[in-house]
Amino acid sequence: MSLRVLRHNGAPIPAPMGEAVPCPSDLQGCSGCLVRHLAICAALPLEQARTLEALADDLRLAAGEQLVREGEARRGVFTVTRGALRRIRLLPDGRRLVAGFLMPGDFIGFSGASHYRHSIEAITDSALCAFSMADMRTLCNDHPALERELLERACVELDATRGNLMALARLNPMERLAGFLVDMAQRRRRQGQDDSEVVLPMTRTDIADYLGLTVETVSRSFTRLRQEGSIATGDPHHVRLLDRKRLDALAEALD
Amino acid sequence: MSLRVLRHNGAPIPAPMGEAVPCPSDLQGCSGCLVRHLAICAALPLEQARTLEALADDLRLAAGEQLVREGEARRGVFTVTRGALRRIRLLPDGRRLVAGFLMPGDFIGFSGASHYRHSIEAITDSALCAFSMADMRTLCNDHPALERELLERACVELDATRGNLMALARLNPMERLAGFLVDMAQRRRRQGQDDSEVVLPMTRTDIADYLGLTVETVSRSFTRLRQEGSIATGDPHHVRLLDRKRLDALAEALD
DNA sequence: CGTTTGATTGATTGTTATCAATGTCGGTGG
DNA sequence: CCACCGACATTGATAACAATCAATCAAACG
Repeated sequence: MSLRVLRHNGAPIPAPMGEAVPCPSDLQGCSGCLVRHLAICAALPLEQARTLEALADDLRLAAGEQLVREGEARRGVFTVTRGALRRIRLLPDGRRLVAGFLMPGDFIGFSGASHYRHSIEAITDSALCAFSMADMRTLCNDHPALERELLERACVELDATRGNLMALARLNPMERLAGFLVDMAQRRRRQGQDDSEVVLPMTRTDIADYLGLTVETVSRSFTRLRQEGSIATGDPHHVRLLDRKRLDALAEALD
Repeated sequence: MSLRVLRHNGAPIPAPMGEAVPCPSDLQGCSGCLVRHLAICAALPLEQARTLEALADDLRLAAGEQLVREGEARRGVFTVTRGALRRIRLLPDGRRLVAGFLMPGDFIGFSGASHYRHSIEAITDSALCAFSMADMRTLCNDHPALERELLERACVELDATRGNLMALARLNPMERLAGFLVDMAQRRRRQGQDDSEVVLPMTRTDIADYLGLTVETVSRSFTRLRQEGSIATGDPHHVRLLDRKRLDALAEALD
């Protein structure tokens, strides 16, 4: 592993000492480190929150570097703070699955397995907040609110993953791509950004392996959406959503 | 809803008073009601466990009846104690997804949504242990061990669902079917049953909608597995796994 | 019995994968 | 500076696999 691990130099935590601050209803919108988020949600005294913060390592990955490799023993959990990553699995014959994309605010570490079941690679330069399994266990023991928060997040992720099942099992390429674009737009909205344009840090191949298609089919689907006026693309990584109604209709099956 | 709801008449709980009993390592193998399981895991005093038990409703569904309908407000969580159910979603044009099969020991209720995202139907006559959302919240507040248990289970379910993604995105029909059969065999082994034969309570159509295929393709895949000697089928609902190596090799991608 | 439901098999079609070529952008070194 | 190269994206031609359409069969059921 070529990870450059740096200590987290904690900026002030925005929770007044010991006071309860309502948990932001939309977890995906939380782009900070999980610990900081927890400090707010669990209404910990500032001093305790700082202790937590001290446990977190600040991790940086250059584009292309791997955070974890499929098959390795699990050694930590992470929260993405900057950049974008992909969760992938490879078959011996070269077939490839992208099981998901990881963006700021996303938590990495929901698994019941003792070894990682996917590799996780940085698509762009990325930053993450990291905890060892041991620290995480300690934190959970000390702060039941953390466990509740994690359960909630795991459930949301399960909902999303089940939605992907529908796409892969029964939707045609146009519907899958529209669903993907709408989903990316929703992520932006949750971050408080303009959701009429979407930035796609990943390649067409990544999208294909995420949607269970080939690059060619993905490219043709982009072209068809462009031709019918649903989207406009400058460079391939910037997509403007022109006909949101149409896209939503195509993606309807995924909610 | 045509649910016949009966009060649970609690049989004696097999945990000695106040003594810690080790949590069975394999959660899927727990075929009892979640509360009973929890009483053991959390090492509650018998008296407290009885209080929990009193909260649980015993639910019975005839084959074909629906437990919950997609779009309804969530009103409870459940543990399957007998029978088999399917988690389904329908599109307006008739396309159908079976997002999973639910068997004894399975927990129903991991979702971050306020409304059910799938309908759940009994395949065969089934029995479940039911809790209202309110009771569940109370239980979680009173017993942090329950929340931990649920998080663990949710993570296991997430692992499994991500495995299904690989099947739907990149595996051919034979591989998908082999993976399904191996999975069903594993479930039997966890229940302590003979795993060389598998019972499939669901129809070929259910399997097709689970594997993202058509009935015909599923049927042909069964035939091919039979012809190559990997399996033998008496009636369509009983499959003998003859060449486990071959099946495992086909299903390899899913672990 | 006639009817319905589910499973299997065969014939044909069609959508998407595969194969192949071209284009574009960025970086690199002559 | 510019020619070259590699990675990525797009488009076209063809092929293959699974879907569709259709028929038969068996078992369950009123």
